[in-house]
Amino acid sequence: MTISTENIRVRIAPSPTGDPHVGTAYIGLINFLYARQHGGKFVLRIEDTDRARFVATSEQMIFDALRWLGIEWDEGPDVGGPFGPYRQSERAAIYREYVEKLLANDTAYRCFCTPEELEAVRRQQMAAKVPPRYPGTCRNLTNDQIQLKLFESTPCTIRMKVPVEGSTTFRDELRGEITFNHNNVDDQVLMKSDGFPTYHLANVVDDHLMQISDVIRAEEWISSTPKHVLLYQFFGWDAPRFWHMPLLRNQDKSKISKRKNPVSLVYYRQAGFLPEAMINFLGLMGGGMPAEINNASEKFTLQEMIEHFNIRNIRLGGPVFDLTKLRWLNGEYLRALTPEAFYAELRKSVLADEYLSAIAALVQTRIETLSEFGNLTGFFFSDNVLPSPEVFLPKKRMLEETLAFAGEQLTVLEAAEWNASAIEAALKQLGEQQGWSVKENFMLLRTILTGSQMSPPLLESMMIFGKARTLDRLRRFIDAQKKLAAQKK
RNA sequence: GUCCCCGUCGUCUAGCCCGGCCUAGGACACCGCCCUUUCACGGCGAUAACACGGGUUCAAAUCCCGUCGGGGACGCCA
Repeated sequence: MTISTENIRVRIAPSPTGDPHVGTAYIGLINFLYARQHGGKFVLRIEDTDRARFVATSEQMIFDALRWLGIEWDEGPDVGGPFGPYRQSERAAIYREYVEKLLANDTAYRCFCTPEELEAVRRQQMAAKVPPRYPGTCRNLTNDQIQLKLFESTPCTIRMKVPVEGSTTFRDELRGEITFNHNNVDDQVLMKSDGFPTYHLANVVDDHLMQISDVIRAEEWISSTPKHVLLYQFFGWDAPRFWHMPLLRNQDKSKISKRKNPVSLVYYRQAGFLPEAMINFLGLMGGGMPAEINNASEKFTLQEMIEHFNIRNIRLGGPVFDLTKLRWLNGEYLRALTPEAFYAELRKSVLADEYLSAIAALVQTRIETLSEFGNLTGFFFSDNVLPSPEVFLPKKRMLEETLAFAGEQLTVLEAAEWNASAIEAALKQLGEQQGWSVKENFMLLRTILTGSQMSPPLLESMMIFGKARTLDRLRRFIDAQKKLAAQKK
């Protein structure tokens, strides 16, 4: 590759909005490999500009998950570096400074339209089957009009001024040239009315300031790339190279999502996947390993990937994230362990002291001999429990409404903060809304999670079992029941 | 709807860029057999794909065009 002599700098830019995502790990892996192969730097930047979706615990989970996989960054919020700060919320002044330049440039303008107005227009356009687009209301306000609005303290956003005529062409390193006509590029909001930048502005400014040479990101960004390229032009900067990786997919080929797949790295870790297996599996997605290795076993380490992986050989078709194959791979890695190492892995996860002692506390008053320990706690140790309808179906309920309610429980639990009182309150509220008694409500959840109507206290059990595994179990229960119902029809 | 991207076994892929070695290779899953007191593991085997149609060429999975199919984007989310 001809670029090896340059100063290669790449980055990933996850948003701390929840659990760390397998997609982040995938893109992180590719960036990491690329940096290592070219003697470059790999930067981790936290894009926390969306206050509404911000989750305080998320950032640390992202760090932990990436390190668990062996993906190490050279610069980032926790390790520092010469181009910090690496958290966008700490860079607010920088974005303000640069957006001023665009305003002065006449390549951006203030927009006083309200979210409600914009939403109404969008709906109209959708209904008329016209591409939804900003109507340009504020694009040509006079200076007086703007001063008046500002004087009145009308909240405003700042939008980029996309040229009316012409088109923007950029090069995708894997696909070649891609052209977008400007009438298909909307006047993107660059700065929100709360003063925070949007992704597009912050991303371009930071990538430039952090001297990023190659932007390696997911395919979903292709359609906003012309906006980014235009921004580089507005600023008078050189754009980096762009590489858009294929999107990981659900079984049905749609973009991978938590509704159809476990996507949380926390889940995979807690469910007992080894990082070596996970990273190997991610390396299989999209290919890129040479035939002699791929055809031999498909098994390789992170180090082997650094040595042999070639980003230019990535296949562009979106790979289905196939749990079955991941599980097989994980089994391979498990079997390859020495008995001692295997036992050590067990002690680190499902037989960890903290886990066992927490469970023990729940059953102490409920058993009469120690050997009964397993009777009440089996569900903590099995990968899944699938109760039959006799067990989970409340007496006066139909299967369909019960599954629908379980789906509601799932939604509530997804959104819930993971502590017993918050969960209890949220579930009770749901029950009241839907006309489910507390007893029906909690018994349903109990049977789904434990497989039995008799179990240790539900909420405490859920705390120990963990959010990721709880949600997964609920999801799998609903899926399995739906599949069964469909078979009967 | 509009724009953009993509298209090799059910799934992940090798081959594609640089046409012939492709009778399209490997892996997972599925099926069968062997091993085995059970279940796994392991071994062996079978089924299974170049989306379709046109070109270019002596020759196309590989290059070009079209059709169809799939996906993504269209937010004061990232």
